Amino acid sequence: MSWKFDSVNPIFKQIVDELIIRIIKGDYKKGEKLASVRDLAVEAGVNPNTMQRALAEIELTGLVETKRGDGRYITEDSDIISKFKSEYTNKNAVQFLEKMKEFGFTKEEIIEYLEKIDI
Amino acid sequence: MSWKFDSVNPIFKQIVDELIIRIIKGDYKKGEKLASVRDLAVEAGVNPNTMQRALAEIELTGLVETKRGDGRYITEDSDIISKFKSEYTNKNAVQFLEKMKEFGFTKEEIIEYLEKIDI
Amino acid sequence: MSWKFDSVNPIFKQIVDELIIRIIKGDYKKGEKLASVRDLAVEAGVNPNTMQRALAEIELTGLVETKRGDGRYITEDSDIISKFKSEYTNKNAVQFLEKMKEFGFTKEEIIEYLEKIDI
Amino acid sequence: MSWKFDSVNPIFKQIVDELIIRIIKGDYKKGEKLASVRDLAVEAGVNPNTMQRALAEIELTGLVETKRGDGRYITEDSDIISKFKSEYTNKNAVQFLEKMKEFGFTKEEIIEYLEKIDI
DNA sequence: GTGGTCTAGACCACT
DNA sequence: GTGGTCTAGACCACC
Repeated sequence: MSWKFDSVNPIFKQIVDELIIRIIKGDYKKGEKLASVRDLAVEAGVNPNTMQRALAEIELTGLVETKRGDGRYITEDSDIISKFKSEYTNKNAVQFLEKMKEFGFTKEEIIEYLEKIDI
Repeated sequence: MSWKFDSVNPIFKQIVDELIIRIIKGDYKKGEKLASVRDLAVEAGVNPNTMQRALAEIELTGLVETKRGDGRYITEDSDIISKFKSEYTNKNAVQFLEKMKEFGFTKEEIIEYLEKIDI
Repeated sequence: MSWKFDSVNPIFKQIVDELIIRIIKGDYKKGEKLASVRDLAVEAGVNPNTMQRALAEIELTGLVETKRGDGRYITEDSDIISKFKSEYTNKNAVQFLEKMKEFGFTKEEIIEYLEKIDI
Repeated sequence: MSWKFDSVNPIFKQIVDELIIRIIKGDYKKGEKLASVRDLAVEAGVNPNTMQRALAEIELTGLVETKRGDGRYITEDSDIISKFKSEYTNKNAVQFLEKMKEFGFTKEEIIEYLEKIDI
């Protein structure tokens, strides 16, 4: 897996977002053990401290759990994952709709617009 | 008009975005004269330097023009405004679609999802 | 004001706790501006990064707010402070009672015991 | 008996505390033989090394004694147990009072407060 | 000037 | 070996 970072957002935050997406998408299975901080840092090409901070941050979401002196694991609780997924997608959709409405589009126009996009 | 700023994004950038939206929505008419930097700063409750930077930034878009010794005016060129509007909305839409696809949704599912949202 | 740290708990956590107590006790008034990260770090005899982390942590409580490029301020919202105070004291009291009950004391015995302590 | 560990304090320390409480409460009778390190480790769901360390630690208190080639026993000396109990409770009470005083409560207020708590 | 982030390298406690 | 903390020093964006 590859890591690319833009230069406007904090790296540690980009790592958090990327990890969340990977978990939600199922790239990381529930209960799976993560690589060590040092290894992940090497893989992502960042300082171990930066990776450490990202991992500490994602811990707050409940998606990842730490076992002291052992390692980090994706949560076994699939409820948390699915809840997180629906929250995340819903937030995206609502934000998008609100932004577009602010520009004067109706929902019908927005949907019509999306259908035209070739992606 | 009221100004509210979140604490994660740069204030000057939030001002730029807000101004762009107001112009696109037509709150500020084309050719209209803007208030002075100082007055705008007071209205928004920010440091004049910050407002100054926001205005300098938005000038680069062409939506606002400076007449030396006179003041700042919304552009008369409605092409720029409409072009900007379509660019902005298209960027939003594509970004939204890409994000959702990353989560495994098809375009049909996304549209169906949007139709359910009551907004 | 003096800072003393024990060697078992993380320094940044001790700083957070100390700051919370100072705010709750009223040593720092609401709306008051805090010294800069660097100055506080010197005062506490720790690395600026450590102080930075402590301040970032306490921000999550809502007791302190950051104004970008300006500085940090104790919240104006006295509700947050008083709510935090009652939560904190209640947590302490309940934890204490539960611990003592686990040892077989009744509430009457605990209170009697406290009255004897000369403090 | 069940074992639950929080993730902030060292597991071995949580085990020590739990064992002390069980002895003081009388769950483990004086002179009683403890299960083997391995069995205790299985029961608590921890690594044998961790249980080993916890037992070595609690040995220092005198509450548990090792008979070489035989096993570990709760001390026969009830003085040690009761002395430990009073030390432990006193420490708790004093720490609690000091914390609350730091928040501006008088001893009378603290006691009044405790009486209101329904536990 | 302010806060925020990142790297580098060290040390510690826990399993 | 693991995660967690701390120091040191640099650089950046923002006000």
